Amino acid sequence: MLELLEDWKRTDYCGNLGLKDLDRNVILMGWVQSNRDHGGLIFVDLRDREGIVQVVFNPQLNKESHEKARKLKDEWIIAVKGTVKRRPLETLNQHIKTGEIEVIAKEIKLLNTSKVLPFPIENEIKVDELLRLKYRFLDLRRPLMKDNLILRHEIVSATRNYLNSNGFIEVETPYLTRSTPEGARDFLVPSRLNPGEFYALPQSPQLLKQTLMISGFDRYYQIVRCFRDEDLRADRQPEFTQIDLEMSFVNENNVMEVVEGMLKAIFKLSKGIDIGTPFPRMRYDEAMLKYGNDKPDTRFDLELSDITEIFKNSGFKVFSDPIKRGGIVKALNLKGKVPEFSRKELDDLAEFAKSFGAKGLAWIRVSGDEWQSPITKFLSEAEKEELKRTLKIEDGDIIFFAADRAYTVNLVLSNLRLQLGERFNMIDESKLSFIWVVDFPLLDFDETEKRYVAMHHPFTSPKEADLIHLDTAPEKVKARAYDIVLNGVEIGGGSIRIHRSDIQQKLFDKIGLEAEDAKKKFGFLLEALEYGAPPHGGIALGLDRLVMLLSGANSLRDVIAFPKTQKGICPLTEAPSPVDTEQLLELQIKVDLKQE
RNA sequence: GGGGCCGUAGUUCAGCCCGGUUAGAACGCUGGCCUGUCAAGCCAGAGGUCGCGGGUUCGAGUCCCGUCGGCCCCGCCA
Repeated sequence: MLELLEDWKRTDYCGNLGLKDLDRNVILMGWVQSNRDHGGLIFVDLRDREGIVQVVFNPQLNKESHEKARKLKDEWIIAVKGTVKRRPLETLNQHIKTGEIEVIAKEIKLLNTSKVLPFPIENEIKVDELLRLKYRFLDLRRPLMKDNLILRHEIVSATRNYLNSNGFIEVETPYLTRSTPEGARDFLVPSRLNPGEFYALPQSPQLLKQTLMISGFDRYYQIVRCFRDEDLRADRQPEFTQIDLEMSFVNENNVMEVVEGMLKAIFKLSKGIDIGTPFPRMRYDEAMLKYGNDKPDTRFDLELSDITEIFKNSGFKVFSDPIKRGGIVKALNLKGKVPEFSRKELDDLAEFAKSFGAKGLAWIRVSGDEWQSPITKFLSEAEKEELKRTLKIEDGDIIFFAADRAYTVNLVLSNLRLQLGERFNMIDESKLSFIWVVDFPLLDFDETEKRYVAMHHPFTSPKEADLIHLDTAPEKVKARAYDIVLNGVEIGGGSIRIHRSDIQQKLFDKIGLEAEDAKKKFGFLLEALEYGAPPHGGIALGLDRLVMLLSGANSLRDVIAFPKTQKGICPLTEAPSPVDTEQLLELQIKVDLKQE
């Protein structure tokens, strides 16, 4: 019963028809979204990429077509010849954009059938994600998913247009490259021609784009896949896409200006939104102090306060002991929420805090002059006065405290801040809060490895003025690095690079990378730096995260066509998979699985 | 490596605490009726390895242990 297209040629997309097409004879092709058989009239909603249109089959007009239409099921593929007509006034449908018209069918061809679907093709579905990914070809038929991918295309297109017209040259760099130390775990690819040796998939084209600057390309960009073999999160996939760019003869401001212009163009072209530039800047220290992380969500206040000074010599050991061990005490004042807060909720928040490593969550409820709290009795009058002044405590406030090592305090309170902001609807969802975070420390002391590691990456230029501290107080040296944050999500980061081999050597020294080792790992870059390397810098933006924010999706999986689950598998293709022994033999690889 | 939530018709869920006739609902599906529906309607019907394995018990969807998988998080992600 299936038919051939023969000489039928589509004239229009279903979703693009409107009053402008009245009385036109059209040929449409698409999927049956729904089939409403009234015994006499049959209404078929036909769907294609652009949308849905109602097709009407009338037995009095064409008995044979009507007979065929009766048999149609969801997601069958048909071609329809018909005429666009205005709908009777009382049957307009304002839920679809073609709702003012309908297509009166004359002929129909059944091009293909479909099995019954595992889930409906609708935006609002509650289906197990595994099932969606296994049937991704159906999941992507849902308008929401399709729109996300189209938005992604528009963002990429706007990015290319902007960079192309600003003198950037797109250059491809290899996916089969070499493993480098530092950073994330590499994905390895065995080399058949060099048994026992491996390529690594790039974590980013960092070294090669710097090399291109030394080659004199001056302005480079690439929309490029990057690979990192680390555990997955809602906002982390093992392969993801960067908008990667690099510029010669620039300082931080020049790079930021280009990125601001690019984001302006992206938001304008993809969503019609005018975003204000330049974006505000915040020093890393300030972000850590007030927000507890380096990606502050500045859509709402609820800032943290450091109250370590007040409890330095306190008798309250829960606060003073961590300080003696080098930790800190910080607090967050939730203004006027006492009436909305149950004891149960406080307990839940304590559990929430513990999940981030807190030992507990101290709180004070202020009602009138009374401070209801398990800790009040341990506080001296002077301490209470100081708290009142520092935290601007008033009737109805709830104060939360964390005392621990700085890392834990900031982790707990920054997450608590976000949790409370959400719980009390303090976040204006319509807001787009861009912010540059600047003045990052160059180095970070790694407690487990007992050495300094580059906070950004080891090619980041230190601030010239801070170089004198490099030997005496390395943690004081600031980097010429910058992160861009949108609504509390880090969407990109970059830096001005080191372009002098003597300084690069010094940095490698500092992070405990032996000269010989460095030469082996990055030799080509070190050598290139000795052949006239221009001052240069750049940035990489996370395309997937940007699309996620622009689309309102909650997971990267909703803006990537074929993503992976938390265990890193693709349920559609069933990758990864075992391979034939022959393949392994060719690669001279022996798999040694631990039996247990 | 660790913590939390979840797994029952095709789908989304209820049942699990407190073990006991034939495991329910909605949507979807099948058949029939129906000429203005668009979440079409009405009538009838089919559909279950209760994730998997083991244990306790006269008896397990329900209790216990293990395991697999999904989601969220910590660690990790320069």
